[in-house]
Amino acid sequence: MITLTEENYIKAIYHLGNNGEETVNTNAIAEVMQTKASSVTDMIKKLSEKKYANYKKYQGVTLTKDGRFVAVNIIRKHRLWEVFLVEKLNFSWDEVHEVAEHLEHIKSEKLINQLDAFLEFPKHDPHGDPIPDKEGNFQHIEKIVLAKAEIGAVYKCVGVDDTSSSFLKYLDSNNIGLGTIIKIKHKEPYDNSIKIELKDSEIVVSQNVAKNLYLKKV
Amino acid sequence: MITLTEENYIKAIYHLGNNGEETVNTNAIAEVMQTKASSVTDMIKKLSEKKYANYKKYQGVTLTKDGRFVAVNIIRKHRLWEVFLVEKLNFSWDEVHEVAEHLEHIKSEKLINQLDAFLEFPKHDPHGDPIPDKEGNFQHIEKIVLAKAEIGAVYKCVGVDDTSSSFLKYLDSNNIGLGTIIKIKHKEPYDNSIKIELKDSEIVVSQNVAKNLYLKKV
DNA sequence: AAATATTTTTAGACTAACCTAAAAATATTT
DNA sequence: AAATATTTTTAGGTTAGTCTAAAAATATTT
Repeated sequence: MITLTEENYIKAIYHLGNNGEETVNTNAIAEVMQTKASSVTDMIKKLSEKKYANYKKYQGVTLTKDGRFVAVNIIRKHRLWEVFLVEKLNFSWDEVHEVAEHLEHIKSEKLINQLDAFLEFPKHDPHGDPIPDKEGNFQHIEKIVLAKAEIGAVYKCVGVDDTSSSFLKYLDSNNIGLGTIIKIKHKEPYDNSIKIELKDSEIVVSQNVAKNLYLKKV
Repeated sequence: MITLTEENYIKAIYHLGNNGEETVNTNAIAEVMQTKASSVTDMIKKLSEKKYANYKKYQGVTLTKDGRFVAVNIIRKHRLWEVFLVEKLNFSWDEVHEVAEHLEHIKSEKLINQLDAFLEFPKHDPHGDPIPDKEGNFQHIEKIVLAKAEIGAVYKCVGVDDTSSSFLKYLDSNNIGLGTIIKIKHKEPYDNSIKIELKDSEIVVSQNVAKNLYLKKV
């Protein structure tokens, strides 16, 4: 059996290691887990014994295949619940994360697969992140940040980095959401603001915004 | 903060004490919690310190008002999730209990109230048990057990006592579910079996069945 | 390459929830 | 009411996950 705490460590290692690809160091885990490095060392040892992680003293940690599978499954559950909360229970996209952190640990194959079907097999969560399927596969869309978009090109909004309530509300008030099509009109070198064209308007967004909005070329 | 284990003990005390009304003894709790009496004593002391329970050594335990409120809230969550699982995710009524045991511990006011609204404020769970509202109030329907029904009278099935998978499957296979209308044809004194009339059939059910099916006069 | 700084690990201790075994209180039989 | 049985509590110990403080390894600066 895998405990709730173990699951959370595995998830943290997965995210910190760029989807389970890179080695993660102890202090980084301690920070996201809000705990002390010594506790992390203890847990890494346990995960290593249980074959979820590869660990060599002082050399950081990576996930095993089993560990990655656990991580991807938790992420699948987290993102499906987020879709449920937004689409069915009228949560706004900035309210879902905390509740989903708890729901993601409910262990029932049937529950999550039926939920997936009920939601009609969504491919992305409300923040634009991809949802792994039953087998743990998911397509990685190559998104770029608005700040690095090309002038003249047309893009679709596919996600955000900052999920703060204020940012998401700002986007809502400017009619920018997931799927919104925009065209890059002008980049102002002075303050790195960007003029973009929307369906029926043209707006200028600050550098801050440009750094936190993800796009995909269309 | 209240822990998951504390919540489960409170729920057990509530149910064992006939909805928080009667005194519950240590061994009974140990049995339903699948643990030892000494562990129960430890926990009761803790619940008592936290003002969820009234405890006097060797005299058993009752819930305080706070304790009852916690219990009713967990029951509200449990039953709402059961409705969700059956109505939206196509679980059958014998599959829901275990998953709901986990879902009932998710702590989010908004989640549960929105779920309630999404399900259109159901009054009963899939087994016919009443669902408390936000304030913890719920109406107690005066149900009787089939074994005590009057010959010739017409009833509606409103609940079950035994929620085992085998019993629920037996009912399904005989086309008996919540809301099914039945008429009492005959009571056999020899073995206490009962002949009942359904929509398009007449069947004889054993004493066992008669003791576990709840009815309401129509 | 030596000195210093940082990171990581070890050692020993804490809490929540559990256990076993024995003692104490209560209940039941004779 | 004395003897016996049952229930409940206490005492002391275990495990998972956490902590602090000190030691060890690694990395960085001079």
